Amino acid sequence: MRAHIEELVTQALGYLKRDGVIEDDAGIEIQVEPTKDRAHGDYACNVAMMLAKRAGMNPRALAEKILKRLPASKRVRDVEIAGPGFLNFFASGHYLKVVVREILAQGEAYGRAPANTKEPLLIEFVSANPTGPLHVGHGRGAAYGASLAAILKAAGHAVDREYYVNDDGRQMDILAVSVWLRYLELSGERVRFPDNGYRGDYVYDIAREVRSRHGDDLRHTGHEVAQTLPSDGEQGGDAESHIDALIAKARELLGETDYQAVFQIALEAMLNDIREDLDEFGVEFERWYSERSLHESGALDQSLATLKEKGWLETRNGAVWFKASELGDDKDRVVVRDNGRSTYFASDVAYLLDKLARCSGTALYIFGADHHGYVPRLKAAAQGLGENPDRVDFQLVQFAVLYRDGQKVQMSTRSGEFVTLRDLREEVGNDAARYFYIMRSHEQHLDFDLDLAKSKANENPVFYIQYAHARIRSIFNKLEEAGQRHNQAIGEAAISRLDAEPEQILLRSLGRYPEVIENAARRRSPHILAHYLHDLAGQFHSWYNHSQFLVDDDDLRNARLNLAAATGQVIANGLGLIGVSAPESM
RNA sequence: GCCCUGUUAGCUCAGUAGGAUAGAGCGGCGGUUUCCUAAACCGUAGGUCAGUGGUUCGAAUCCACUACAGGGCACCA
Repeated sequence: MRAHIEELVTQALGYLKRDGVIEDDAGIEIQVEPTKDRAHGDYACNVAMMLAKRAGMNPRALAEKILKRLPASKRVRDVEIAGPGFLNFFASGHYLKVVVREILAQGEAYGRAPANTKEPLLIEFVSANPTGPLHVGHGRGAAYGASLAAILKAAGHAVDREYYVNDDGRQMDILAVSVWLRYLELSGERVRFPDNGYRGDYVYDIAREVRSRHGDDLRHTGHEVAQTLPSDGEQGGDAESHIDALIAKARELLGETDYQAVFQIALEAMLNDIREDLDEFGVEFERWYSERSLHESGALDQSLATLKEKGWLETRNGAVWFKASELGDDKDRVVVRDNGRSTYFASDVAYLLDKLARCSGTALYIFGADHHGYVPRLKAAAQGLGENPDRVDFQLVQFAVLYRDGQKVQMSTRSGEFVTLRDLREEVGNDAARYFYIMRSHEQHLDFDLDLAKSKANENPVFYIQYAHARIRSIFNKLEEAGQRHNQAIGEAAISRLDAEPEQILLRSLGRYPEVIENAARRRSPHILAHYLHDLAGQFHSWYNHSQFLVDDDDLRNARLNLAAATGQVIANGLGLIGVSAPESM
């Protein structure tokens, strides 16, 4: 509808330009937006005010001229000039009738733009290090990314979802060592656990797995392990060098093959755990992309070679630097350390290059807010690689803080005292978790109220929306119980009977759904959809209390049932995109 | 110190590329049920859009500065 009105206005402006009333409308985009107040019609356009100055006439006079040139449309009942020069468009009954018919005919497809008609996107999200279970912070990124990907797809983008697996870094070595130490402990050795090791119970679980596969084969005495180790942080030394020495010691005592065996068991255990967790949360990926594979395939060397060839690399103090500061970053970044090992950033560059090669559109990164420092350096990397930095987009998801009984739930990753995503899902359920995570703008800090999420009353927005859907299904169940059938054709013919205020409001909202999807996609903001659904549910509840559905009048009953069915369909479609179920009954 | 986010009703937040009288929900107060789910609805009170200046027909929205809050500034991942 919005696009249709834009078309009408464009045509009118074309005529005016031909007539010489307007000389030039370059740089002016025609803006048509849904009105806030129904007295202003259904859609409003402010183009007359934007062009008034250039046309040298007052906005209302110009609006008058545009109005006269507007082509007639079956979907528009009336156009008025109002306020300082708005053109207010009133949708026709014909249009509203078409909306309900379209929804019922298209079903699940309603609101979806034709597939693959927009820019392809490669969206990467979560990408948590596989060194422990996902926590509630990862949950927000997961819910946001999954919902956004679904919305983008519905808006017509081809979307590929990826999880980047950091299976090559030092953190993974620390996990491997933590597992091995727990393994020794379970084998009866007395070993000291390092300050910076991973302390969670899951480490014991993995250690047990190692024991069941390798028995005592990987056993060394606690004395052997402790020998020649520098002191740990709590012993007055440096925690970092302590754990690095411990990693070196593990490699030495176990030998590379056995060390890799432990490493691999730990990695697989964590990946399986994360995969299962996300799968249960309704979060899926096309690809789990291994950082290691970038090393093994030579992609990393290749991307560094590209940077070098373009003159962006420089050797200083034995390390290789990427001259990011010349490309808008704060400072230069090391890609190869003086010890010969490449940095995490080097892998990022290789991954970025690979993404841009595989996707003809934009690489969309979803980062936690704490990673915002990556934005300029990755933009610089894109440019350094000779790619267009506009093909890299970043969305930063702010933190989520849990509240229980009005109190902030304290968490500390270091001590292993944090609420896992799994805990949260078990406590409030997947539906509430998915909705709550995305109901606020991702750019906004999120206060996640656990008590509210569990509430079964209208104060809980998820519940409120789901209840609207269940109520609609319930009407149809009652109809069936009464031995009656819903006749869509009769309802369609009698659609003009839906002239009550709440019905008109609902019709108008249903017609806006495709625009909401488009808007949410363009602004990368699933919360727009969440708010829309909440509004729609409210409009339905209001109507429900306002009038009867199962009335004797065949025409009126079927017309109302059409509208109820259409509302249920849109709620189900919208909830589907944000990963929330649309229950038949509650 | 530099950089990124944010600041809107008592609380949690919307507010689309700058538009008409700044909106919801919760909480407060007052109502609604012989009737399809009252797990709902209706009404009502509540605002210096953090502050100051600027841009223009028009600013919560754009720009500058200030204040406050969270985060980031590694040859860590």
